[in-house]
Amino acid sequence: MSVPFVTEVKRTHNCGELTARDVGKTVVLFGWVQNRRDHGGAVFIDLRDRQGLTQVVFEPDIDPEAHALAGTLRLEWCVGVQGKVVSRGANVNPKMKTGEIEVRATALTVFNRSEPTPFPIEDRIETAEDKRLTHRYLDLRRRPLQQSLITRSRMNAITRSTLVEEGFLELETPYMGKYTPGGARNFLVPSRLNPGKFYALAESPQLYKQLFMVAGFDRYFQIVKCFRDEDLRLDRQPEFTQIDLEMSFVSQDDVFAVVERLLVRLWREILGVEVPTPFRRMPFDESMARYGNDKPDLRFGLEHVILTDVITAHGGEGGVPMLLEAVQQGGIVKAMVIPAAHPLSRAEADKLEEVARGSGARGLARAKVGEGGEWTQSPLAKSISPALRTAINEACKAKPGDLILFQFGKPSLVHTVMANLRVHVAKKLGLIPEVGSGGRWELLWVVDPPLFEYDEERRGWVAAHHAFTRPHDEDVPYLLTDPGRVKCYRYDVVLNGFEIGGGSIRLHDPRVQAEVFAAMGIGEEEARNKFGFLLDALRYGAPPHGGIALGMDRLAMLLTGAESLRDVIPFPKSKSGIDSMTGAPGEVDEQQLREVHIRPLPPPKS
RNA sequence: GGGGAGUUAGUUCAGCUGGUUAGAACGCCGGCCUGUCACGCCGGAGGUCACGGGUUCAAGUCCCGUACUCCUCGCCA
Repeated sequence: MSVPFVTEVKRTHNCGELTARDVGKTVVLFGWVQNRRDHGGAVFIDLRDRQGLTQVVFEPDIDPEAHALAGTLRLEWCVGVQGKVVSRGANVNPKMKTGEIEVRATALTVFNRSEPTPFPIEDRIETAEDKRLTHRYLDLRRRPLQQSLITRSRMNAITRSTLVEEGFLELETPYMGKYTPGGARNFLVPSRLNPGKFYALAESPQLYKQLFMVAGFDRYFQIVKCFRDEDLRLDRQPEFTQIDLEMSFVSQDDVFAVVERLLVRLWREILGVEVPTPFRRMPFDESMARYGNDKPDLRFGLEHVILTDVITAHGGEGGVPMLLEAVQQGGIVKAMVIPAAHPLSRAEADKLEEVARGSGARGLARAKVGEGGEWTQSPLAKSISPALRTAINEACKAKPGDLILFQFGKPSLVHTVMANLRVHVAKKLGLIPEVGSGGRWELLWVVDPPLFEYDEERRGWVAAHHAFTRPHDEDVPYLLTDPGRVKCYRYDVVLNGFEIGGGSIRLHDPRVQAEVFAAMGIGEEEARNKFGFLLDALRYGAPPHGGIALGMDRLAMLLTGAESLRDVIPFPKSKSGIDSMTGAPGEVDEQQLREVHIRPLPPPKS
């Protein structure tokens, strides 16, 4: 007798919900065969759906037909089962949520067989990621990935309800727009209808959301895909998702308050963790000085010390020529102390030099502090004067047994190398885990960065972020006279060393805007050419406004404890931007290219 | 674009200073088994050693190149 599954006999329960309370019920479950244990007589099947696992038992004296069919089942077959919930009695499996019961099957149907899978569908597998990505639909059957995507779905729901409650409107913006220079490299889309012209895929909805403010929408948000044609990383994909928002008539503090309420709610509802507000705030300069970057991980110390002034003060006599030279050429000197309480072996300390070189350093000077403050294991030990040595020890608050690491030269390189060393050492010493939060959530705002940075190649000042960031009012007089000292209302929200969002208060005053362009050497014509529509818009009563974009993928990665962004994106690209499942990016035929007026250049090299 | 690591069965790996027929576990196939839940027992199949070239009497092993994957610096306002 065949049971008309699906058409008439519907699923009554999922595979994660049956307990002792349900004993006696007749149920219908649909799912996949996770495991089978065939005793010849009783056949046990673990049936899986996205909610969980339920043991189904087939016995010859209950239904011979179902039992016979059950003997043919294989892993990952998709099946339907009808049966009665019975207690497992003495055979309860405490490891399973549904372990108190099993379903004694009276009917079984095979919806679809499965070929042997290329890798096991289990929680913990060690299969190489590219093999998993090739069969992503199977990888996504695995519970950790299902859980991550389910969490992500909840994050979307919480974000929407929070922001709607805060009075935000969810408005959409185009993906295909006009190329605007600066910032990330854009993906280009050729226009069939307009020969020789291209759309650029939006690297963010930045300009559009400002136009929403000009239009008077007041509070806008969007959970939106963004596209950037840059090299990929563990925490970077060419297409990624932002929680993008913009507000009118707000100060920086108002933006912070909304974002903090959103993040607090995400942490509360996803993890049951209360994160304290308001978040810490740290000026950009302080973050660079103490941590070497603008996204410090505050779960541990190992702070940097800037020794540039100490070196200068001792320049005349007894200084170390190498250090003094670096300073005189405009470089800086930084140190970091590894406390005696966390000793590194000589070999481990040697390894640090490799780490430093890997970050671009030419080397890594170090000094082990002795009982009398003297230095050993150090190339500097011979040439340094006792006075300078003492001064450095004091500046670093170094005690006997501590190991001091030094880096000197070009500021950006020194910061980068020391920042990488700081994180590396923290992991090595077990101050933070290799992956994950360790249950600690250090959130902060990094504020007041410089508006411009000096571009050595172009020998000029360029916008450190984007050209529409509002400078601090008191710095406006220096826009043209001393651009380097102008700070701005730009902010990043940082969590455990990850930048999870960034934004700014925008420049809505066309007169100041003109000065900013002038400081960057951008003439009126060039500005009109590049940003004409936005400049126009700002002339029609643009409100003061500002906003932020949060990296949804990074948030999801941190909230789920995933090792990689790829684990919270259903269909990610590999390191080189390839989707090994679909084969994208792929070739297209000549006819298609002709239609969009494109002729490929021959590939470079031999 | 620079640097580093890697690629051996469906999967994870072993394979020494180059040497006969490249192994293990899991998975797969066949058989047995009525309380398993990492079920168990018996038997079996399964390999272009990533690809191309070179050195050698002889290459999974040594050398060069290519592809792909991962990590990292640059890059990502």
